[in-house]
Amino acid sequence: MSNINLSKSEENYLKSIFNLSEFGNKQVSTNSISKILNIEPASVTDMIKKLSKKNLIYHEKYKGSTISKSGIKVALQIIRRHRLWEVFLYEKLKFKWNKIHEIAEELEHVSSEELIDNLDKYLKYPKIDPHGDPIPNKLGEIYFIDKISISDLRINEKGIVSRIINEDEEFFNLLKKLNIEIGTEIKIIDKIEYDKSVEILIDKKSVIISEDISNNIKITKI
Amino acid sequence: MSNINLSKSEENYLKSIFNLSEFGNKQVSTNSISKILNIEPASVTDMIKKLSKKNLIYHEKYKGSTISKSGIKVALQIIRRHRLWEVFLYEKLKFKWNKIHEIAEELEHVSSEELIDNLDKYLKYPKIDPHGDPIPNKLGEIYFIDKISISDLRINEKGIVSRIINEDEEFFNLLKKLNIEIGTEIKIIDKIEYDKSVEILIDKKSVIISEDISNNIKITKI
DNA sequence: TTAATAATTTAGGCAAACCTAAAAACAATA
DNA sequence: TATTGTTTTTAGGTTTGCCTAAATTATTAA
Repeated sequence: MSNINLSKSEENYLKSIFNLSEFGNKQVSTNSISKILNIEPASVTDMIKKLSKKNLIYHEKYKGSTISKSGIKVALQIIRRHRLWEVFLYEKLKFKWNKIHEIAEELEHVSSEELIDNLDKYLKYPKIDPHGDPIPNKLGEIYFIDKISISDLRINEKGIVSRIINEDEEFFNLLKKLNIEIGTEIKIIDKIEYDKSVEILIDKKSVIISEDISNNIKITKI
Repeated sequence: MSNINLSKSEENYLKSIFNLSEFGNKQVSTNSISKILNIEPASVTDMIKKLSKKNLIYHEKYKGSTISKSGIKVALQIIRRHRLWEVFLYEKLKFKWNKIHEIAEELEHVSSEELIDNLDKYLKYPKIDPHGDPIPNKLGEIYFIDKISISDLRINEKGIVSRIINEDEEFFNLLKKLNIEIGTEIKIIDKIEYDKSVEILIDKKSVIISEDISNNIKITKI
């Protein structure tokens, strides 16, 4: 279990490649990594060579990169750290939900396994982060929940808000006003064909939300 | 109040220079910085030039370096971060007292002011860290407590343990056995001239501790 | 006071992680 | 299929933070 020690850069690349790969199932293009990390393609090629040499990814020239088993393992540990810190920042330090990502981006690179395990225990082994994303456990195991759009539900069906995509301040305030957060139960009252807006019930009150808003709120059917 | 953004290295140099300078009062030699950071003198000279250009220190060729007002300010913020994280690791994550320094060395470089302020609030504005060192407040103000050695007390005088120097596992276990920690009240019963050992009273029990042990325990007179 | 020793700086190099410009490979389509 | 456009890689450069070896300055001791 001796964890390879990676630089902050290497960790960020690996995390991005993992995210782009859809759990290791897709080949990832150099350009897509470049765009996500805001780093020139030529530099990405450099790092791809480095990660390949460490067997964290496989690379075929001009074709793309695939993340390896050990690469996935490392990526999941970084994601675990990130999401645990997000829980800490949100629940303990009372940060606003849309501020936690940036700080967790830094904290995730502090690589003491004992630190993360103790943090996990302290937070009582949370299973999801404040955005509704699942937190891998120490072994890298992660639970997936089927997440669907509000518009995928039919009239009278119920769901629980499980993921909020947009992280802008404005959107955050809007949700607060509507009393929507992770865990909120909603029920579909009506679907308006005209503009794809949806009437939903929250806390016994009904509101109509636009297509754009509903697209930014993922739910779990109950 | 716009905080200059320094690299991890720059922060570590500044912290070391501050510590060696005895609160900005002493000139610091290139060699002493080299020894403390385990970096070759030639490299230290490089960094000295860099920090000088940023007006965080003053440097006279072949003479030594002095930390500037703004340098002290920055150093105190880094020390504040370090010590607050130590409190967190010790009190919340239940790390052993001699394990916290190393992890805090990493966490201290995560430079979100909001993070530190929220952490400070969460920990209820602690004034000392688990080693007994004072924590600078947001403004960089710091309280000094006169810390003396056990051997500086006279027979029948009392003190409170306020700083433990040695951080080795062994020493840690010894102190645990003796029921000594930060805040423990002790009373001098006898001073043995022969080997400079001291008989002290802890929790109504008397023990004799060697000169070496007493040198590693600083106290505040009461 | 000069010679030896120690501390410090300069000079030149190296690895990591980025860059730009240009070449090479691939893909798309006329 | 030949041409055009896009993607990826190569080549060569920069900055940061370190290194070693050699030169310079300061200190100590004969």
